Amino acid sequence: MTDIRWLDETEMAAWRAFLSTSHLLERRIEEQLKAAAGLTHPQYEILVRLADAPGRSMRMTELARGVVVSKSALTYQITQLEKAGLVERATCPSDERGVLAVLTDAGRRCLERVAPGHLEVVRAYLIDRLSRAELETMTTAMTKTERALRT
Amino acid sequence: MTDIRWLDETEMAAWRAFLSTSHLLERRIEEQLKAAAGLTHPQYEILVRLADAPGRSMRMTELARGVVVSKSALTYQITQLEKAGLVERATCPSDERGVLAVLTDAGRRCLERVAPGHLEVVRAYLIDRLSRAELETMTTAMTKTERALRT
DNA sequence: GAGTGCTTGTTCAAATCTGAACTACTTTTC
DNA sequence: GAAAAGTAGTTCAGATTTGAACAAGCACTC
Repeated sequence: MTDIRWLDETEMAAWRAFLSTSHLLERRIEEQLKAAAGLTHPQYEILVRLADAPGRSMRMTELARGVVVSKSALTYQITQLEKAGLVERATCPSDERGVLAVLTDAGRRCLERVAPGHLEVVRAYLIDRLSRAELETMTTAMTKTERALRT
Repeated sequence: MTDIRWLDETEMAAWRAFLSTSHLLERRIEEQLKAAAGLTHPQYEILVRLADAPGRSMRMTELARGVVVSKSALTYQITQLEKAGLVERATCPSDERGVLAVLTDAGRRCLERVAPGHLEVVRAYLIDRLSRAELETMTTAMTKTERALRT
């Protein structure tokens, strides 16, 4: 057994701040999206990813990885978005098993309508409060962790 | 109407990295806690907060605010932890409406048993990958956002 | 080119989360 | 000190999440 490595004060402060802030921000974002468009945050992220993707479409698994939800959660959400007319399913030409989630025109318009208000929140609570240097440090820090977790 | 303020490349990179990383890390932590002790992350956080609190107890609302969950989610989780014998409810002496969540001895032992493995994950993916300067920048950055969101 | 093992996406049951409605108590106001 | 307004915690219904089990298609081996 190795020694227990507790967190010192600096480490604990960083971890606690990160944890609380990510949850608080998540809640605030959910609230804003729900009020503005009846969307959940995962749903919004799905629309964003699809809008950025070539052909406005992505494979289910790839999309799930991007949005960071389970495959079953994605299946559920795509079904919801399909009901709302914002996304469609198409069969993948190269792989018979595959399913493509495709952004509809209504989906694109919805995103264009919702994005500004969403970004206002992201700015108001996070981005606009940080200096350029802080933004860059955050990116490198987060990216290290992300890479480690994507393996 | 004000102009739409999109995020530039630096801002978007920071936001995307923060978002993905927080979700990925959350998932990894859930997985570890579930495997090691059958606890969810909110449950673990409840135990930590109670262990740090004077009298190893806290009011429900205060605890909900700390852990960043809704009051109803806390009610649910405290009930679960009570069934597991890790927490007890007590009536608040100063306020007849109030309920105190109190950490039991079993709860304290559980936390002592689980904490090292949990902290290993927090270290392995986040803390140990960051320099002292990065940790400090992250704390100040996150704290700004947290303060704004706690108002 | 049949067999074995992966990968894909869905379905399912169980757990959890949220906000709204509610009851009961406290605090403020006049 | 009664009435009004606010706060604490629970209950409830509905939405969402997850992992496990599954069916179907791909890909590699010999």
